[in-house]
Amino acid sequence: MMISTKGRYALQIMIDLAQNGKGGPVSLRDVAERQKISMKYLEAIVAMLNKEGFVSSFRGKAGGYVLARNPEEYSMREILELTEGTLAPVSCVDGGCPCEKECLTIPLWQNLDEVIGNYLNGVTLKDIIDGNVKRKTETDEKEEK
Amino acid sequence: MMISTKGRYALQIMIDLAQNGKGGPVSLRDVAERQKISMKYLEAIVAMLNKEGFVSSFRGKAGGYVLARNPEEYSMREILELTEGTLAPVSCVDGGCPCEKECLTIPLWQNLDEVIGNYLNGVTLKDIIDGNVKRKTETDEKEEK
DNA sequence: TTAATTCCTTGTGATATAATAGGAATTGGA
DNA sequence: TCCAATTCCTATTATATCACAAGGAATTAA
Repeated sequence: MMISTKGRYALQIMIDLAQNGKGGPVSLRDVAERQKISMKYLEAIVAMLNKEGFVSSFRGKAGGYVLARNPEEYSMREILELTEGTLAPVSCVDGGCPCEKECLTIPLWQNLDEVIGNYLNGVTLKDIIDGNVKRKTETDEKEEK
Repeated sequence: MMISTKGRYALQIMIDLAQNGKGGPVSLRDVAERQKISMKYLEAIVAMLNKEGFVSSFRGKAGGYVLARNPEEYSMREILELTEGTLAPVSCVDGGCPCEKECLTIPLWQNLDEVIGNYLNGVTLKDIIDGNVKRKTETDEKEEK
């Protein structure tokens, strides 16, 4: 499972802010309630988004969070990469390649990394909230072994 | 990290068997030595490959393992899926979707799953051992943030 | 002043990863 | 017949990460 709840929840927060942030900051309490997620856990996650400048925070009463940019200016890749640390399928691709000599598998991992990155790069937060992410094919309805 | 050492080592074993299995069964001792991996750990991994019929085993002295099919008849997808359990990027895609009503993110995960599956489906063990996995682009040489 | 909020640090139980350990069963060859 | 090399089987362990939970300090609008 390459995307943990951290990444999924981060995305949920961003979606919630996009949908409910027109009239000022959105409190985590509201986000947690709407998304049915533990508020304490969301605190830790939104802290990352805040630190990276993806959202802006307002403290005190009537405080909360708003998106720092327009929804079309966030790609899925940067949101997920931030919370997951890396989206690399194997550590080799991420810097720590232990192989000494020629390694037959590294091109496989590099390509896979690229395929993943390219896809996620092409989807924006706006695409998500507009429901504009279309299935690529419909022919893959879970045939089990 | 979606691919653990289990998947990577499984692939290493398959590569080693393809390269060294012409003259009869290859012992795990030899594989472990060549690939610089703990033999005891490889035992656990090759057991999965064996149980699924990807390799055939021969017990006793001069025993070992051989590939059950030709290298071109294995896709990366099936090898990795076997050892990793699933390649689904999130559990939603793999069956356990907790969302009640409409979920804006599920098409994203389904597409990502498909992108990954499609790529890995298209690469065979033979492609790997022949060094026929070409980089898709060369323009991605690790620009760090 | 108060209540609602963000912010900060710390702890915790469960699970998975990446092995390691010991020995039983099998088999080819001396 | 016996031995050594092998697969096979069942545990155990150390480490890390996940997915939270707890408590309280700092900030701010009303």
